[in-house]
Amino acid sequence: MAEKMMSRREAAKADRRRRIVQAARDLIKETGQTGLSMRAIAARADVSLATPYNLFGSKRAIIMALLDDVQEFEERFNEIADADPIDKIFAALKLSLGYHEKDPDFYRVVWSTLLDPQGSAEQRDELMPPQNHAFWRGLLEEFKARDLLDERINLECLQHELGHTFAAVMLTWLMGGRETSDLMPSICYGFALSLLGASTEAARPSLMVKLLEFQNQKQTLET
Amino acid sequence: MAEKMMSRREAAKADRRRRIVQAARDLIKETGQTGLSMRAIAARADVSLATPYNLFGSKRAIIMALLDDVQEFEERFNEIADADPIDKIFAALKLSLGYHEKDPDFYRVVWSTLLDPQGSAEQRDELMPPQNHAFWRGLLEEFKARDLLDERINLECLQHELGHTFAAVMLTWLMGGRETSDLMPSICYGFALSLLGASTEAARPSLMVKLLEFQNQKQTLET
DNA sequence: AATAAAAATATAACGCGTTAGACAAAACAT
DNA sequence: ATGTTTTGTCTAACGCGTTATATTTTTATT
Repeated sequence: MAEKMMSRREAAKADRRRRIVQAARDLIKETGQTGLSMRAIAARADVSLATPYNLFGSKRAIIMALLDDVQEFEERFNEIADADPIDKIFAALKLSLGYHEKDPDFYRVVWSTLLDPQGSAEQRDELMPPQNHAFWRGLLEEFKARDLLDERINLECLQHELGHTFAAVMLTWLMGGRETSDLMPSICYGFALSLLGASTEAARPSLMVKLLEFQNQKQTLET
Repeated sequence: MAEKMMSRREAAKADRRRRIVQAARDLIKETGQTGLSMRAIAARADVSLATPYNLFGSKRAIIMALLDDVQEFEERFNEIADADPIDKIFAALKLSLGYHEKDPDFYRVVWSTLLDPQGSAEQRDELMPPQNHAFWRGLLEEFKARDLLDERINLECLQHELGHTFAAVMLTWLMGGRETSDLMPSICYGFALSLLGASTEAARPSLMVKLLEFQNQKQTLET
């Protein structure tokens, strides 16, 4: 590792950083949102309450740091590599939301800090819809390249709109309005509807099939 | 008023309630979000810190109570009364967002408590997209009655999706990602796009015109 | 090796939303 | 009118995220 090149000071600092992040992750696993106080994190990491603030700046920043380890998303996705750009988009959603179903406690914490109205928007945009701007931009550009997108539609506006759907469904989930298993159909429904509005005749039938499929899933789940 | 029928106890209680709500409103006007602490509200209303909790239960509830006075929305809307259901929807949005542009501080406070991930979803749904479920449901049903909506689309799902757009744009606004003047085009764009996806051939041209119009507004504002 | 400078840590505190428990005042019963 | 019960308010405190200040530890200098 590169730690050999660090001074004793920096090495110790890096170790503390790691212990703090790990403490946060452990606490989430054990107690979920409720037990995750700065005092608990500091105690668990064997540092003083002030140390996390020196090393990260805020609780929010610690939770953002948790995400950096989990970013194997794109690699996984490239293994799937569907041909049809429409299928590709929904496959990406399914993959991303699969993580949420597997570890809902973790993502509850992440999204509730990310979507806190007091926070700032920039951090959120980097990680949304799910992983990052550039990745989803690529998917949409492929969509456009195959003439599936109405040429008058601005790509960036469309991408914003998809991000809105993603964020809003997450928010409803956090507020207890939706089960974890509802995330996938709800988000996919919104994506299908927006894409349907933005697409050419060519893409419409296939998208409408998807839309109705997800609409059914939503309705059967809500009863 | 009906206060004559109250016992002395209840009259005093009602008066305290009024003073607390008024104190909250004044503080927002003077200091915005920052000065609106429970201690400040209590001091201003000349009650103890515990009293607002007895009468309302939480800070959130006080802010919800603020909204009840401002619900002249539907009356105003009925004065407009457009013929075309599509125009009607966007007229309603414009009216609602006009309130926000006129008093952004107030609505910042309201929406940031309403959209707090820690809160519960029910309260929010009652007041969203803007005023209430039933009102928007009516607009959409009219949309459907004129055969502008694809018959396979479920009305409730569509309404949810429109609510998502509304909430997400508000959230971005709260987080500083958008100016107050961007609210209208951003939300209208999302509504147009979703409606476009859900509409029949008949409604599509007119919606597409609206969509492109709002898309232009968004782009000129963002630069 | 001793000391000055720099950097990171720990203690104690602030203001916040919220709540438990002591206290007072109105309503009712006799 | 007096005592009892019910109802509501107030003081004091809790735990939270965060920060100013004091203290210790590591680095650099002589």
